[in-house]
Amino acid sequence: MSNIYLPIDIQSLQSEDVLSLAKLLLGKFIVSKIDDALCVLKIVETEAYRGADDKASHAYPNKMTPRTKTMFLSGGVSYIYLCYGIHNMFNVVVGPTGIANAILIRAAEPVDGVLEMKERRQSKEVNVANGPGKLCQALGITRDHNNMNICTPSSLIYLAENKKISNEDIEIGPRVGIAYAEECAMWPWRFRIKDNKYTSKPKNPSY
DNA sequence: GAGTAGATCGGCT
DNA sequence: GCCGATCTACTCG
Repeated sequence: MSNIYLPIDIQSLQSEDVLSLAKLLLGKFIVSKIDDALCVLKIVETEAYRGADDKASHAYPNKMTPRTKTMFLSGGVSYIYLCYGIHNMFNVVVGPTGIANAILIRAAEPVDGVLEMKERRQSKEVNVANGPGKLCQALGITRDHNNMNICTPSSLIYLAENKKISNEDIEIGPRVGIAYAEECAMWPWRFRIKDNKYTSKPKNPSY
């Protein structure tokens, strides 16, 4: 397997500043080698979740359960869970041990392995990952890939370096699909690359 | 087009 | 037993 995708530094994911990290992950690559097929996506949309004071987080308020315990691990592992009984969601756990912060990867742009991803999605559409559920399906990610180190090329899934997206190319808005979280639902914790057509459809009218 | 229901199941109240 | 960090298909117009 080619080595052109260099893993990101796991140390860079140890900060407690989940908002800065959500912006940092924009533009980075997700490399998947599931089923021996190399598939690469460029992250174009993220959302931050903070376990301590964010009602939209599964770990709020710092509640550890069998499901959420991976969010309390040291940054650099995957947190994957099932939503609506159908869709897998891919999160990057960040922060030091004991801080339940995570970043949801909401959308990504196809870079390599497009044929494989279209086949997994059973779709002719090239835009195979403009939404968190579709992204996991395109890459073949399931809950089996929960709690994996995603900063090493030996993993089936890892994050790879790419040039940083500058602040003026980042659009900020409220998060999606969390109306139940009351006032937290308004927090501008959603980050997208400006003018990128591979971001997810904004359901939020105020955005 | 826009709006809505149905799918489907694990995790927690 | 209820409901979700979603997506698709189907309706109506």
